[in-house]
Amino acid sequence: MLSTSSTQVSGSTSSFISDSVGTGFNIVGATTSANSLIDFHGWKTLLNSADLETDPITELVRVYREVNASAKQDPNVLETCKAELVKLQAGDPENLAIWQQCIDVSKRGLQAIYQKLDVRFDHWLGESFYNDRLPGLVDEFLTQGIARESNGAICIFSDDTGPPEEDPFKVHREDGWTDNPAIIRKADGGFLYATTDLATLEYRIDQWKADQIWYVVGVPQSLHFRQIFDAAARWGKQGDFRHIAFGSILGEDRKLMKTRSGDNVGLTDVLTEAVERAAKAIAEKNPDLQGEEAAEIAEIVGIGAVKFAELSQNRLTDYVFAWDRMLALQGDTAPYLQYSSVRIRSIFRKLDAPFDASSATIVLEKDEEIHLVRLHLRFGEVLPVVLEDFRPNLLANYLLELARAFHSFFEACPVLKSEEPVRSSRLALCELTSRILSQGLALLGIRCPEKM
RNA sequence: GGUCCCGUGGUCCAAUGGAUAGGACGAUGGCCUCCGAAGCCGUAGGUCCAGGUUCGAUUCCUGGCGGGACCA
Repeated sequence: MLSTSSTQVSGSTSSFISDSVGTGFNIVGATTSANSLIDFHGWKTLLNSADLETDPITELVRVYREVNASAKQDPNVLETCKAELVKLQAGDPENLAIWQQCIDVSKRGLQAIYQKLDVRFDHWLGESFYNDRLPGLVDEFLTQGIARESNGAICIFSDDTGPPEEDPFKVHREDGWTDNPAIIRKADGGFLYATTDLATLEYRIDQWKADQIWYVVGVPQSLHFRQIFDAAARWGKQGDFRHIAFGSILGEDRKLMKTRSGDNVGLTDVLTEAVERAAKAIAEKNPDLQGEEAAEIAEIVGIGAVKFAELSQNRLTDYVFAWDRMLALQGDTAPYLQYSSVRIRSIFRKLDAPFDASSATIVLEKDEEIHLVRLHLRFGEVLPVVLEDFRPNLLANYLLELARAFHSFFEACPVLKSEEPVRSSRLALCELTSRILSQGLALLGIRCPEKM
């Protein structure tokens, strides 16, 4: 699901977990950082080139925050920032060069993280890809009468075709419904996310012939997307556009973790820590595993744990970030599922002849066996529901139930020591469980080790 | 001010309108001469409040109260 839900990084599109963990490791975040960097006088002295080499994202975020803080204190800095941004969007060569450098640096950092997460993209088009299109797009909206000028800015207003309560371009004030336009060009000539997102949408429809476009972006952007989809429809762009929103990761104070300020936790740190903890657990529980094999398993287990923690919960629920919750290796976790699968594979390693599950006669005697088989049958029911509503947590919950049923079965029902035909029947149940577990985990982007 | 999201044991989360509201963490009592104890089997503990729709509501509707977000 990870790989199909987001095929492009651009506009406001990001992948699961991204914004919220707060490294700003999508192209949008990266460009935003770049803008601020350009805007700040002497930005080069702020950047530590050694850190930029080893941990580019962290270093860019650090400077980004510093610039933000000073812009907040000094209105002159803020004004300079805005002016420099306009220059950039107008194609100023010096700003373009600086900005390109920032993009290269952050892209390297992003690719490292995505590689670690085993997330791949067919296309990687940054916000800037659409820059040339923005002026023409605004003109088109003006001539088609979808947008008009207001106080120097070019805005999309409501077309008054629906009830105001459902109109994203209306807002209710004390004296009644009033306008809530989407600005596509500011009075100073600058373009906004709305402009870029409309250009992106157009590109996807015209160039890629997209009939479905899904945006996996946080809940706070929901109004923005309602406006974009509405504007696109008026613009004559047809398609199934969806905002697949996700909840926010909160800090200890229950406030949103923001890239711009505050002590947030970087995803890189989370992943590193997860792999370390997994490695430690392997060293304790299975010292036979050594060297490269142990390292690879630690990677599969640790990263699996983080992904599962994120995907096993309702997409829309906000939650407070906690290390122990993200990195747990016991309880309702990916390692629990992986462990079930590992126990099954361990059984099959003990067989001296290949086993053909399809020719086995199924004999169900004990309650644990019946319960397990009932859960096998539910796999086919769960998947369509998961896809229908984009709710990976339902699959995660199902897999946990299955694994629990398997462990109970495994404790209560000896497999290898049973007489035929029960032995073959139980082997078949093991085989089936293993296949569902690894397939289910694969759908969540999580791998299954042979041993752990 | 308006709009959107959320409110479930001590904590964190589940539950296409359907059976006795599931699970994890934590607490607590057991289980490794027996296919891997990252596991299994027990115990205690829960739907914010008030109405409504329904044979049936954690779920849908209305109004409160509480938390968060967005637009202004």
